[in-house]
Amino acid sequence: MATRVQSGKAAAGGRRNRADEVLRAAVEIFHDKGYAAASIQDVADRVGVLKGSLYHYIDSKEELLARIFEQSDRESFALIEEMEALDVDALQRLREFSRLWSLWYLRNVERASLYFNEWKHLTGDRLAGVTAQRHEYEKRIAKMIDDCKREGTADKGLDTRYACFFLLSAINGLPVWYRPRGADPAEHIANVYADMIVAMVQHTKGRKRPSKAKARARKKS
Amino acid sequence: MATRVQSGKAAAGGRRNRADEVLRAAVEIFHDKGYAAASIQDVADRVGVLKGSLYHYIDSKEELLARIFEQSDRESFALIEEMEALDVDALQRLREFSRLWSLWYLRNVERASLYFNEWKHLTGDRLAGVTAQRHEYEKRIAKMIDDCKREGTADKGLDTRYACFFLLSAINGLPVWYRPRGADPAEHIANVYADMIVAMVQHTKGRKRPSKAKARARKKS
Amino acid sequence: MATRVQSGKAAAGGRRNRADEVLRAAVEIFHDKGYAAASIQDVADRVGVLKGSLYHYIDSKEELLARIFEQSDRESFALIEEMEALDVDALQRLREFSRLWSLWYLRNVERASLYFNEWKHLTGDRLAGVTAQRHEYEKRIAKMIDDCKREGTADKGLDTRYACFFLLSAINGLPVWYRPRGADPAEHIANVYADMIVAMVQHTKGRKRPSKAKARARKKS
Amino acid sequence: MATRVQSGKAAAGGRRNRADEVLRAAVEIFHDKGYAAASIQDVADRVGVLKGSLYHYIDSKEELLARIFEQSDRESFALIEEMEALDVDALQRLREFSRLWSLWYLRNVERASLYFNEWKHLTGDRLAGVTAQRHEYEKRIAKMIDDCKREGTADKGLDTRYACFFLLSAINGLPVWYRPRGADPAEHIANVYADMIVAMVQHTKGRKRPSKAKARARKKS
DNA sequence: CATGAATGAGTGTTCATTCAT
DNA sequence: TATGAATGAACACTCATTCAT
Repeated sequence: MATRVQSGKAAAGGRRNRADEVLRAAVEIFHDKGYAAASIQDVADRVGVLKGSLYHYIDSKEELLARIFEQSDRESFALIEEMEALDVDALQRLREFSRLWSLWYLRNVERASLYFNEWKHLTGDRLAGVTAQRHEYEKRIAKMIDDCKREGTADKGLDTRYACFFLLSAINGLPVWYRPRGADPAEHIANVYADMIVAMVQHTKGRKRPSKAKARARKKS
Repeated sequence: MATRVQSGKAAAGGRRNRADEVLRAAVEIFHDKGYAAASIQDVADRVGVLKGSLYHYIDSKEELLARIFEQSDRESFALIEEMEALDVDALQRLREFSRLWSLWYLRNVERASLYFNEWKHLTGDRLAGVTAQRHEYEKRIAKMIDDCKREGTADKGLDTRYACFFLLSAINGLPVWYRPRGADPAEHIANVYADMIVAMVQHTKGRKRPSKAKARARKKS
Repeated sequence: MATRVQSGKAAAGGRRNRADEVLRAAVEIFHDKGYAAASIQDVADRVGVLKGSLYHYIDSKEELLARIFEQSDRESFALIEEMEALDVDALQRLREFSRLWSLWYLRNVERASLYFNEWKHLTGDRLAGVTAQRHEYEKRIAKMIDDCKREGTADKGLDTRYACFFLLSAINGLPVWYRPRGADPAEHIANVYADMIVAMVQHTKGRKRPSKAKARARKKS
Repeated sequence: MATRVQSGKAAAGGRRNRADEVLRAAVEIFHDKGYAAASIQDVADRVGVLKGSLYHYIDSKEELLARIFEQSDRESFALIEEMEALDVDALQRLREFSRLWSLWYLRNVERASLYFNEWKHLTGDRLAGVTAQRHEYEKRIAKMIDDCKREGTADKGLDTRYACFFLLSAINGLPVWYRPRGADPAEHIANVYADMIVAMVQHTKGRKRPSKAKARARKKS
């Protein structure tokens, strides 16, 4: 705002991109109050315009949420693909993924938190899209774990599905307690989280699933 | 829970306790739509009364949420105390806690989910209370991990705080994918989760925290 | 309004039916300003409640409009069926229909006006329903004219469709100028309108439709 | 559309007059959605400019409507004056007027429809002007009917005012059902409508107005 | 001429809560 | 206890209009 003078650098610094500002404001507000409890007014207040004016940049509150998600989608899929291109063994790959995924959470606390907590407020095609993305994502991670089993760095009996949800949830919890302004350096935490995940995958012994008959018997008692 | 017997035919299903019905309905509705997006009307509809009538049983929507939390608080503290009374080594205790805590989540999917996702919608004293409870809870779990370190079943260098958040989050994610009507027997899952947590605690090697100086240096580069 | 005294008749007179009041207010407001330009606030003001309170009686503005239409539908179909049951010759029937239909317009100026001017603001099923009703209505009137032709009281060459629209439109115009408080007695006007319609049907000679070839030729010149 | 090349011949179709385009677009939009429900945005979209740009051509939405009306006013008064200059008997004149007035409606469905349905959305002087025009118009038509009565081609007892409104309304209804793309040739319809109007004027017998006393008596019963 | 960002008042609608009956 | 009418503030969203660029 200060240096609108040299119009050479205008685009890069001086003239703020309002559309981006709106997005950023929405991320903060939605994270702080929750999507449902947050109002468009809140977002407008943070940006510093009247709420009616927001509608130059968005189509609806839901579309605003969706737009935040798209950005996250792009980034998370870029990460997964980067991992898959890595020329290392499966456990290494899982480690690196866990580290970078944690790091993404730590660097984008609010956006990450939204991504996993507010998707239910989407509707129709948007909901379908996000759900599909999520399933695809889980499948790709499951594959990494299966590869570990194949390569012998994880027990054959390890339940891939449970392990997958387990590690995703663990990382998913980061935004609950982590504060960027706190004493914990993000890179360190990411490393520790990767350590914990690798330890879990490497050392969890398989456990036979109970037969359905047994399960039913137990339920009755 | 045991002795609702006398009081007429109440227990046998005759006269339903309306206040409990309200609570149960609220749990379901709040879980399905999220507290903020759910309306008192929704709850009333499920109970089968007019929304005005609900106010014979509750003081306000927030108080209704708080009451759900109190119940969860009682149950989760009962569990922790039960664990602390267990006469086994620390790792065993942690294992048992992980198993039962997972089980509680699986048996109370909705309530558990609420407990960890909707607390921000409380205000004032109620918010303070819930926050205090949570911190106390984390402290007690941290103690279990520290005991493992002391007893040699966990690496001295393991970061207790991170491990604590890690396991809590992992369990916390259960309601996201678990469906009571599905094929996964709760007890089995609880066991597997306990296995994964124990593996993580037992086999994660410590990692030195970077000194602040180093951290700052890295940030700049 | 006068006799709220004897509370015995409360239901019948004293205690006004608010739902009906809302409907009546809406008819007036929608007629005065047009449906699109009228606001729910206007209706609420006339009823004397806050606009939010209106939603105890209506589901939406559009549903309110639809409800007004249903009433008109019922009344107009009752009329047509009454006519069809009449044991007189076709011209007499048409006369009586024209008279009573005009009278209905004169006695329900606002509602009648709405019925024929604001239907485009309905959507979906409601629009389809109203459109279907209208077509059915036109068919029944067309039948009366065809009967006149068959009985020899109208020229065989008279274009039924045009005559039908002609008479409907003529009556439809009544609300434009007629004021209940004015000097014109409704019954008299209704009689005159019936006279004019009968004269038109009885004395309009047929006129051959131009062949398509001719029509095209004329267009080019 | 073809020859936008020689911009010298602007009038001949070369350089489109943007102001006219705006007017035409407004006619369509206002007719399709109704003035109140139509937005300036809709008009701008059809013209292909941003809505802000429209204000180079119009002063306000209402002024845009008024301008559409002025054009109609000019055309309809030209017609009436042409009729009055006709050297034929009164019934012939009325016939010719009915035919050409119908034809104008059929050739300008949208504009005609607007002219008679949306005038209430004007305010102040503009409303007064349009109302005055309408009254003047009705007076001139009433004169034609009175002339018929004087010349003996209409019954002396025919109520001029009612007949006048009757025929205007009948014609006014044309845009409701007529579709330019349909099978009905406009000239034919105009002729039939003229026939029907003439039949009505020529053959409607007078009917005595009830005395006020009688009217009041009837009302009470 | 044209743009597009911004305004500010207004729209229909929802909702937690109250209260006389 | 239960009802249902009523409140009043809030909400997401729209729109005619303005104006610096």
